[in-house]
Amino acid sequence: MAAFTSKDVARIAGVSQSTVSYVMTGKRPISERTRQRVLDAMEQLTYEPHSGARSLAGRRTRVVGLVVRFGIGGDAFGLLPFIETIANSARAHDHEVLLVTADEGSAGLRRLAGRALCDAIIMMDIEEQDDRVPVAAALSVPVVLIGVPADPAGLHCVDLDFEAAARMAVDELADTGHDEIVVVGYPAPAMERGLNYVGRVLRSARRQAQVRGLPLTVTEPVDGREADAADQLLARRTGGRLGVVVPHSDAIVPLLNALRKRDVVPGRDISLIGLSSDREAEQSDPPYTNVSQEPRDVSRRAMETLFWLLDPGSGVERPVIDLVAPRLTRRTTVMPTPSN
Amino acid sequence: MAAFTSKDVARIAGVSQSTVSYVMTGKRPISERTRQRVLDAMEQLTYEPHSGARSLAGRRTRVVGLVVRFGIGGDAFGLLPFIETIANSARAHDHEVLLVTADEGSAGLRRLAGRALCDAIIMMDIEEQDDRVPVAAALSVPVVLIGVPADPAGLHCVDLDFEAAARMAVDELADTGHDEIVVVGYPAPAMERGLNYVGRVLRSARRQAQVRGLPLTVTEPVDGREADAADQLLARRTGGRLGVVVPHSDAIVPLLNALRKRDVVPGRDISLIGLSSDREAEQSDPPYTNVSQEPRDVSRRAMETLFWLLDPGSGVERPVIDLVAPRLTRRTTVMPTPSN
DNA sequence: CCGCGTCGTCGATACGTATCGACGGACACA
DNA sequence: TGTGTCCGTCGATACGTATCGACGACGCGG
Repeated sequence: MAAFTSKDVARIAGVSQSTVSYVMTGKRPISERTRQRVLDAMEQLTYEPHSGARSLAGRRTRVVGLVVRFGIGGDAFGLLPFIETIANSARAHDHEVLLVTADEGSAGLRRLAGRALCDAIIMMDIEEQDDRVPVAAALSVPVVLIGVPADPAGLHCVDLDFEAAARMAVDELADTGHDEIVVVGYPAPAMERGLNYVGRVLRSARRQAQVRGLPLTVTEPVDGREADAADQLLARRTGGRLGVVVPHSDAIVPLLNALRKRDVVPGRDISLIGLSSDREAEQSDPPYTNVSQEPRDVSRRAMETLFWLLDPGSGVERPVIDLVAPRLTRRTTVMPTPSN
Repeated sequence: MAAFTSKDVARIAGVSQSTVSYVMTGKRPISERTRQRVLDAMEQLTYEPHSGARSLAGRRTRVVGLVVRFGIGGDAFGLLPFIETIANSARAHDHEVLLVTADEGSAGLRRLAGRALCDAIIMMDIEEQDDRVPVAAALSVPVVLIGVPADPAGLHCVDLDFEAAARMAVDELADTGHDEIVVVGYPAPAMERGLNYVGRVLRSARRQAQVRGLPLTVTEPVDGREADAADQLLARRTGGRLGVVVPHSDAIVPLLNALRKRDVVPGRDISLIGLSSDREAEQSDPPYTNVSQEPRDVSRRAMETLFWLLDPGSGVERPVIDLVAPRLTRRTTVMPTPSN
């Protein structure tokens, strides 16, 4: 455990230190015999290269900076799959993940780049107008955004295609003969902070409802007062076929519970489509029809883009705005088209 | 943005590079006049020290390694407050947080130490018999465990006092005149993996029930089949006063819902005490009586211990096993003592 | 007026790796 | 057999900071 250096490896293998280095990087041809001797020596010493020295000499840290927001507002819950996927992907490329919380604002970004703490940054929870975006764009390291701000300033963005998701939900309700649509608003903090997808969902839903000739209203957010929300919905249901879209996944299950408590059966008396991961939709009681929002897809693509930026030679060019297509899965909570 | 070095700062301030270094570390006296000139120069260049060079020359990275488990099993949900607290604490000490997922096993630990990626490690989700613990104990960097394994191998541990928590829950039910106690089991993955607190809770509850002369049984885990679990509980309720302890916070709300669906009112027909954060207990419907499991307290103490290990001079000595005392908060779900 | 200790600063060096230029040998071709 | 090319390896240097030894200036006591 006494911390060996590449010089130690070199000595044991009977070669020079630079040869050891070239074995590791593969940047110059090395004979198979020598290569093997070096690898054996590394094994024997359980050698690990000193990351600081590496970053100093090689100008690359093999670290990815991850900027996330922990405070409530975004679905704090849905954060974990993102982080997990990012961590795994980084690992697969022999990179580490450095965590920076978003409440440091752009100071965190400057630290990451200025101190040469990482080679690239991935930033989540982007707001529609986000102070950090211009700062990020001016950094000396590549930055990938998860989310699409109003002005990406040339940065690569990856996100679910929220516009398409809203459109699909509206279409599904229109296709199944509903005559009114209600979209449940996002929680107040998300609205205020102008989280980028809030606007995108609401605008797109409104537009598509207009296209389909359906009246659409957006309610107050639920925010834990599911009972009121349910009552509001029911008051609205004046005999017609009412379809509800719940874009904020945390609100779906409470709302279903509140409806059940009022003996309103989703799929019979009212229709509900949620925006959530498929897993949540399946495991709910009842399982609800959803438009998928798969964090893993999004973050996987983001990491692909990030590593492509770090090594543009590899793989095909990546789109600057990369939207993951959502998928609608029908379960039990949408009323079937009347047969009349 | 062109990445300045301490030499640039030195030149502008009209001093030598070493003087700049001493201004930063404070390890030698510097006249106020010089100090100010150096600080001004830093400001002017927006200088940030190169972390790699720092780690190479100074043998300290100012990075804390955080080993967490993402896969299901532990309350994946409760993870965020831990991570957030740890990140904030690190930041307060001008340290970064490097994320390592636990499924790398002890290889991740060896990397952290071998590559000199961090100065200290904090490891979560400790199992009762955990392969990583002996490895961690042999590392050249200090390690703090969140959780208490069967054999800590000399490592510092911080955790909620699960034994006390279980005892408090049992005592509360005993004090309010219940005549039978049921503990809902942990989910199968947690049981199998031997998560350290599983055993501690169950053993302690059993012991205390014996002390109080109450029959206690542990049921199958809920695991998403809340309906069955609820039925099991009700079948058991043969006229007596039944108290239920739910140690796994994810199971509490589903169970409450299942009970409600069966028109069983917690606090009137049956009693329920959960192990969870106060926030979850308050916001539930109905708010349930709980024994607090505050992640923030635990991780804050863990970080205090960690920084103390990094600089033993500072602050008072820390206990090797540091258990955070739980607190019972009475809400609506425990039947009051019969007045007879 | 001299010797001594302290304060503040400088110069030089070490840290461990990546990379550049150089060099000797093998090989192909004429 | 001579010449040129490519392959495989070595030595030396740079990367940016921390730290150690030295050294001049200064104050103080004798």
